[in-house]
Amino acid sequence: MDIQKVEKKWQNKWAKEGIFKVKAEPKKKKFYCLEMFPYPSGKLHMGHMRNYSIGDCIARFKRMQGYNVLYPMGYDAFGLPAENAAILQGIKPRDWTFKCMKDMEEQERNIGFSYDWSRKIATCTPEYYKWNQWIFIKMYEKGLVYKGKAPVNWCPGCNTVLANEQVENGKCWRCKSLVTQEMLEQWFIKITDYTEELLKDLKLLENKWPERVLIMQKNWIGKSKGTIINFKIKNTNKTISTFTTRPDTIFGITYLVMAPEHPLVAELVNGTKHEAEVKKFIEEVKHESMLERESLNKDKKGIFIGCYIINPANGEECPVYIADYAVMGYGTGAVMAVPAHDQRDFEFAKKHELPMKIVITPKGKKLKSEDLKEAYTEPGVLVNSGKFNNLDNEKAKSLITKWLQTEKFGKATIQYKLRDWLISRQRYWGTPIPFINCEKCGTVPVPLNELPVKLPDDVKFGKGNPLETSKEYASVKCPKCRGKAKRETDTMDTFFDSSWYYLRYCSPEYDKAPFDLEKVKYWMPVDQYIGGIEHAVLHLLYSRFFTKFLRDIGLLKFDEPFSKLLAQGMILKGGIKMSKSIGNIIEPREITEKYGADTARLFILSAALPEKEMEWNDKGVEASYKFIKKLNTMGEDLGSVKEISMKKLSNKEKNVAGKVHKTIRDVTKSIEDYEFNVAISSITILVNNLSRKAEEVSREVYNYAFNKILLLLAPFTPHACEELWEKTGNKGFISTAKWPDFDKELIDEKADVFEDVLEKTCKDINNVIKLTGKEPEKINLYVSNAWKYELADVIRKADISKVKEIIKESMKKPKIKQNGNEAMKIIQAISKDMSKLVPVKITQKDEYEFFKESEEYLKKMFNCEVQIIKAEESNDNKARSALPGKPGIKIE
RNA sequence: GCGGGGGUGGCAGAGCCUGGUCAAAUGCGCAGGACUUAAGAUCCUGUGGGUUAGUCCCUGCGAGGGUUCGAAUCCCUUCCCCCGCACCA
Repeated sequence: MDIQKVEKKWQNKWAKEGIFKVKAEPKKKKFYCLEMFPYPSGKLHMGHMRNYSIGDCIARFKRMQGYNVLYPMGYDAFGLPAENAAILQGIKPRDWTFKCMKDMEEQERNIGFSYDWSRKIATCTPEYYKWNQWIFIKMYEKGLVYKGKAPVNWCPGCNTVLANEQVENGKCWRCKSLVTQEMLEQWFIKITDYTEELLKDLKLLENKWPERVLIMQKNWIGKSKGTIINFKIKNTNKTISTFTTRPDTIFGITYLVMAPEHPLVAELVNGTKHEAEVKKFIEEVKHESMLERESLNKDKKGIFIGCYIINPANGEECPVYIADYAVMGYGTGAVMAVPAHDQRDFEFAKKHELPMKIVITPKGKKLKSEDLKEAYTEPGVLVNSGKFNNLDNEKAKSLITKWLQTEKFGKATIQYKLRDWLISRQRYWGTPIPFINCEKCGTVPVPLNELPVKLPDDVKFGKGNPLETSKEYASVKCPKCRGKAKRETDTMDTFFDSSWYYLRYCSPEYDKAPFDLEKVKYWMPVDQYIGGIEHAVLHLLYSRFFTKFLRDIGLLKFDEPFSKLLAQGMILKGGIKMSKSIGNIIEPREITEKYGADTARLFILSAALPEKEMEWNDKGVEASYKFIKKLNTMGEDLGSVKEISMKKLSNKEKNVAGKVHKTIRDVTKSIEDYEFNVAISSITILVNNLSRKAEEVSREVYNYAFNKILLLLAPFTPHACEELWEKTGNKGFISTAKWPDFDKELIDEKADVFEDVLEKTCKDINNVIKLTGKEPEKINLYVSNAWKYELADVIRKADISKVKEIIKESMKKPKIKQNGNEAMKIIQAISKDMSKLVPVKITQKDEYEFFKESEEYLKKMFNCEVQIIKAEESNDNKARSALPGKPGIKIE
């Protein structure tokens, strides 16, 4: 069978018949399965491959289960690489992007993902980004958009500003250049208006999103409850405001630290003898904070700036320092320092020989500041704290805060780490920010009916923002005063585009609003979202924010966009992450061209649980390939399938049917739990079992079993299954066939156990024959032993305590020690759940009768006389080795 | 430092939630056999150690304890690895 041809054939058929096209049908239960849409680099990599194989498997499974499945694909098509291509290769970003999208689509189609291609979207089309602009203006109308001067992250590599979320370890997330801090006028979105809700609603996602993602978001939002304390500066009328989570240590303050960038610093040193020194220090720190941010445990540097604050709690005067360990970006940029009870302050104080004052001690113990080797941060009781002495420190926190509040020295407050989203970029290939800068009217939004503001073509790439080089673009009339004005030349962060694309898929052609409310009502929220962990904060936080905003302007009726999230693991090769720079990349194309798409998917899904890391293994790929080949071979000379009557089946056939249904049960459960590797393993067992028994069952039963296997495999290897489905005389596509049900009645686990026993027994006999070299004339099989009878009698009378006693006694005899397990199963069966244990409970009677039934088979097999003997009725010492499920063997 | 996830055979990877059907699915590797002139493909068998004709039995799931009739699984202690965040006051 030519795999390439077969795959192409079915891909074409699927496309021609449009079987994956869906529409909203309110009467049908829906399932929205979505993968994070890719940036169209032009090349599909293994990470995409894994992502989409998982998604496609789920989509296909749900579809077969009868869900109306929305499973779309599109492209996150704005972004820097297109612009870089323009600079390096002289290709227009639009042309480059469309070429890449075409390539990507072709590759995706070649793998046979079951997307509804009619819903394809690309964020770089005016039809899409028009609605970016529309939403942006709606946000502006709601007061969520503002333009302001602020210290921002500047990436010299990308020549643009970055959002906080896009700075990793002081470096640009994309190009890894060191990010600098600049004061610039930029556009911001007030995501902070939603801080509390973004935090609170993480609860709704518990157990549905990976815990680590929830934690990352929680940390990113970074809520901490504390107290603002204002300190009067001696000999001035100025105050320094600090934030602390430990107001209980207020009596322990011995100095105060400010961030070097703190605006008050310059004011305070202005014209003093400290000015020069302080300025020098600030320069040093600024330089260092960029280059050495990552180095851990570095020394805490700082200098005294010449003034003192007054501690409102006890009137003490404390010196004010600036130090690199205080950061401007958190709290107020100034910290009250309590070296005895904060490790950082402790280290700084040691280095600069500042005093320490203990104000909290463990219960019933005394601490001396000279003895401290590190800050004491455990709970305790207040000392040296005036009227708050002897209070438990937790209680003291609120009491001291209350006291500060009544005395007007401070107040309780909540701090967050999350800051507003810096949205503007000084780049070309993005959504134009739909604003006009008018000298008279300020920033004015473009009227909604004039959208979209289209990207101009007459731009030059090179230095700076290309949009500024367009002649036609910049000059416009102010929509308000009709006077001369300039168009805003910044574009939007591409994360804006991806924050709502999942809504657009519901009605991709809709042109009256970003999405059709009715359609969204049916399809949303996304039931299963799948993507990489790298978006744990960025994209997933922004999307949550968008959903909440769109809800607040009345467009949505739910709070969270993604009901379930699966963060797929990385792909490793040789124990390290597959990456271009290391050169350990395997391209999906290499695999699909050599083995076919089915092999690639089957391998990827069988190699590891979706959320875990997965080691690439060429041999494993080959094994998947062989499995598909085997399946093809098995299916080669099959006739069409007929319904079979279970009543007429032989025991062997019944057993096969039972195994089929057991596998259906197990595979269904495994796929539902997204344990694809386990599901595949179950199918493999059944396939091997069936191929071994090919000669023992009728064609009908064989075909019946084989067809169920095809159905079970269809989500994993759809092309091969379609082909075999057709060959075995089925009508229609297996992709849209009904997922098989299992019949509980047919699953006979006891029969399975017996079969195993027989198989093992045969093996044992064979071993004995081989090792003794004896031609057997007669084989005696001693079945089970008497001990169980004894137990069973006791149990029948349900005297559990006596049973326990017997078991304890039995344990002492090494011979039958292992039977304790059997015994306890029986006890459990009485006391707990009988049905749960029945399948493994072989009574002696059953086992004897089973072997009696198999006597003929054994005779034939070993071509000699076979005698089945009840072990306890025999005097032969070989009988002693007989155990439940393991007959004793004697060969004569 | 804080937070999260791990440590199972020669390797990858199930089993742990819900203790007993577990020496442990499946795949790879390795060894032996069948087929073949041979190789490959395919099929069969074996594959922790000791012992054994085979079963039984002993030992064994990072280490050490505990609970239990019974622990890879539950609890405690400890070591190691990975991943996030990080001078967050």
